[in-house]
Amino acid sequence: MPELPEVETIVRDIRDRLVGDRVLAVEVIRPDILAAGLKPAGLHRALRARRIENVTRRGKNIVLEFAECTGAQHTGAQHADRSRDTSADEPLRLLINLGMTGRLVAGAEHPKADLHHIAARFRLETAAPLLYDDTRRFGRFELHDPGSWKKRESELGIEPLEAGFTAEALHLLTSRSRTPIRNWLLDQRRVVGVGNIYASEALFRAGIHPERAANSLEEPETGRLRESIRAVLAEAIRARGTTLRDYRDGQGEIGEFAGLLRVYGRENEPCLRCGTSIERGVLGNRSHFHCPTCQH
DNA sequence: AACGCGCCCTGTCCGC
DNA sequence: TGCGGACAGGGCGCGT
Repeated sequence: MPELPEVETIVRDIRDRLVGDRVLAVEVIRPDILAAGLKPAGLHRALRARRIENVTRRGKNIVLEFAECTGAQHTGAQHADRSRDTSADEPLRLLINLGMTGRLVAGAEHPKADLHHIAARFRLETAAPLLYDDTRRFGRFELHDPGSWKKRESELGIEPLEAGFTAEALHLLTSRSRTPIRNWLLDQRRVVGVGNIYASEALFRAGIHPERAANSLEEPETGRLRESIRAVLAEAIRARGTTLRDYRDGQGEIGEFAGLLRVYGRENEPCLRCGTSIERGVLGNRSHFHCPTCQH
């Protein structure tokens, strides 16, 4: 569910209250949110006493950046582990992917969200705990040292709101694939951040049919698609994201973009541009929405 | 190699 | 009121 605008909203919400604070403890209540090989005790040991240097976003992922540990933080029993813990004096990153129903809520002394499925809790030195809630547990935590982060990051595609996402770059990328453009947009290895909602919305704005082969798009079309993606993502960020059901921002509040969606979820309702009934289709086992008159 | 599909999991809604 | 089926914003791993 959370696509780029939702993740960006959460990151902006929680950054100021987390940066500079220090982790006292990480409690993982539902270990199945941890990436393969990562265990609750290992995550706790790796992050305990670390200072949060920054909170950023890469695609649909939240990235908590931790400073390297200073020697003074490792005492007693921990000292015996240090020869095996090669990451102790390296910066670490915790990548959090929210899946469909993940929520990351900071300052939750008075949580406005109903957090009935808390999967992890970060106890902090100064701020109130950072809570991770995830009903379906499709979310994932990955712990990265600089080496594994470099590899992981390099496998993600272009950020659509950054300068490198030009019309030329998009046309070059789409020309190499014959998959339907809607499926193409969901693949995070090419362009990041666009999910099921904003794929339908961007294609409607660009006047492009979701089932068109990616490599059939002419340059004027990829140019329009590039503009449409950027516009819809920026507008959705301004509205603090789309809450259909589960999404909440970093304070546990809903986003307001649902009322501004033009095609997603509007099957059989009139196209806002021409009045034709919006159609629902299925690609890759997932719904998409389009206007049969406006999109070709 | 690229692509389509099933699956991970829980909750909600709809028709009968 | 109960029950089965469809569906939900994501992404991985599999087979072809």
